[in-house]
Amino acid sequence: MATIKDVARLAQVSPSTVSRVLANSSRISEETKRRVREALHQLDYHPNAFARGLVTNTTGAIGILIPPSMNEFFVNPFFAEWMSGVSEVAREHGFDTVLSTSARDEEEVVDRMVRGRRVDGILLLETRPGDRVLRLVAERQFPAVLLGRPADPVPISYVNNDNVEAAYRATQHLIRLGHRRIGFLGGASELVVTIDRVNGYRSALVEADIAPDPRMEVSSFFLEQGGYLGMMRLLAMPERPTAVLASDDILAFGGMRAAAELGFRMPEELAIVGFNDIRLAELANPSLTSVRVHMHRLGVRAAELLIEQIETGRTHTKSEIIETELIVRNSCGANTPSQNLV
Amino acid sequence: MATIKDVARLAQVSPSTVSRVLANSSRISEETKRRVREALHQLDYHPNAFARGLVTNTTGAIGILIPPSMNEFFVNPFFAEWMSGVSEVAREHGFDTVLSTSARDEEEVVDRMVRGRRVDGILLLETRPGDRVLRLVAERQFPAVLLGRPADPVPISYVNNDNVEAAYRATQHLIRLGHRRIGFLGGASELVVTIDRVNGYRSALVEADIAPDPRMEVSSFFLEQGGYLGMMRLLAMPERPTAVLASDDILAFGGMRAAAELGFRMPEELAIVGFNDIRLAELANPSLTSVRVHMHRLGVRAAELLIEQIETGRTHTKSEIIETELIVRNSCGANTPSQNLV
DNA sequence: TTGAAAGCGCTAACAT
DNA sequence: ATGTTAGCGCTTTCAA
Repeated sequence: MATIKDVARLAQVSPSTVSRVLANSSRISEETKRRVREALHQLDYHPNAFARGLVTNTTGAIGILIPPSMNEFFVNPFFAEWMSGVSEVAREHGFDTVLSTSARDEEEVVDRMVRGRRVDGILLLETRPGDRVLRLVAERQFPAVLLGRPADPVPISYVNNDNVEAAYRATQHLIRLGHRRIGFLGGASELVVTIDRVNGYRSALVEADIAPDPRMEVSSFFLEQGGYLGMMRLLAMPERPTAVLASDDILAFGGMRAAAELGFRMPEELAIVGFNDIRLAELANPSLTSVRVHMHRLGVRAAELLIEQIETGRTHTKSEIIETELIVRNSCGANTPSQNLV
Repeated sequence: MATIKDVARLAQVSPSTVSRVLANSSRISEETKRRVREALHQLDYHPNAFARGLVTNTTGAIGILIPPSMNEFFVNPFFAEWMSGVSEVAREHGFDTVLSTSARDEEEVVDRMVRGRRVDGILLLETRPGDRVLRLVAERQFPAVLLGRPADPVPISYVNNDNVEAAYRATQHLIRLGHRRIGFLGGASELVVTIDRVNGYRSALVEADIAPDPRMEVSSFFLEQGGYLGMMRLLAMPERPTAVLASDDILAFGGMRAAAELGFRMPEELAIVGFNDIRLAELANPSLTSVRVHMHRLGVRAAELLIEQIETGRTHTKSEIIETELIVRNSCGANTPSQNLV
């Protein structure tokens, strides 16, 4: 494998000249550049990323810390859409994307990536109150952007939805359709995103003089199967809900499968609203009313903020809220005026 | 940031001793190890990946070359399931996963990753006849595994499905249900996976004395929208198909949306069989009959083969076929004996 | 069992 | 405009 020395020898210049040509320095004559480039090409030279990184202390890569609950993430289309936004921006700026999965010890992984200089910055995917990884990253002043918002006052950049507001509006939508017994089908209850959404849900209830009922709030794992089980539990209640707000479309799908198996007609006997508006929401039966959170945009902005931090070396944090919108389809009953609610 | 020298100084040993402790060399006394480890911990030392890599020429990362048609991939659940298999194995073996997206010049990206020593090996996602990237990787003798099979006789390891056989069986299934006019809804026609599946489809037709009709084979882009458009085209034919084999579930979903919009009843007026059996196939309406290809397993095996290549330094190639199975649900009509076909 | 020293391939002062 | 030199942080002979 050709090194910079080989190229220098062939082009009859010094290694530093080659290095300058590589960086397209303006202080090198065109003639020399030509000769060096020819040698570069002839030897099929490719710079060694290690050697370069050792000197420059940059990697040209951004890391994504996949949480231990990773499989849920990977397989959830919402993650894929987010990733595709991240990846798009990374590519435009010439960055690679390094996925790092933490078996358990997330802090160890962060150190490995950050301090081990494997990436120039890091994207964090989920957080919960007391999150130690967040604190660690902030302490280290490592370039980082969180998807979501920090639960505690940690100085970190983030990109988030207005989750409280979004859940509030979605719940209100169901209330306006006449529902009084509304269930909440959420993912892991300690996650900030779940906390925010459940809070929005509750405040809409309270506003309508409906007392939030803890039994109406089930939290499960972020998978289709989780939605299935959660819905079974909700429907098993003596006074079962007539409508359910799911914190994720995949949960909603699982819930719909459960309801369909039990013979509930949707939306007439059970209205459902999901979250995230994945592409398949439109294809469900009935088509799923869902809160569009613009995952792709979240990915794009997160990556942009991160790369900006990396390239400018800025250390102060910056955050951004992406607005959401309720996409009304058939599963909520708004398009079924003939509904027959109690 | 503490270096190995700082640790050495604190522990009152030489840098090489520290290095040996890091590698857990057996020739270091327990007492020294203890002292060094203490210093390591006290300084919160983390090895610099560049410096180490420069010496060892290894990265502890595997690369995935995302094709230019990347967005299709990312957002397709089948890719996510595959990735989750890859990622699982990578984590177990302590490897990171580097995603590299090629704007256009895939060969350049391969060189950057492989020769630039950013990854220890590479996973290739799709291929077509005359694929130059494949040839390049094989020439370089770089550790690599292809998802699919090489179209040309290139010495490369791969993990594939029995696509010809699978499409043959799926088509035969439709023929046995009484269909004679069967359409094929595929992705990019130049991809090997499409070629294999269309061949299996044709041979089942031929076997049943049905002449393959090129107009019955539409190829489109690998997205829901592609399926939608392709199906519109098939249904617009004077003698439209009564059944369609789609080369991907997402295409099938798009096709089903088109058919539903036009008022076709499925499976009675139009039977559909998909490919890949993504999790949502079960949730479609009607639930989608699909060829299960075990994407997760493909990912696991691809990663295992690659890491084996990397760790053993073996250079000879190895390939593996993952069996498929037809999962019969409602969209093909096999569960609707009351169907009324011509 | 440990240390000294060389060198991986590159960049970046500093010199010229 | 180009060359010389030092050094990034680590591993690995070679010596002791």
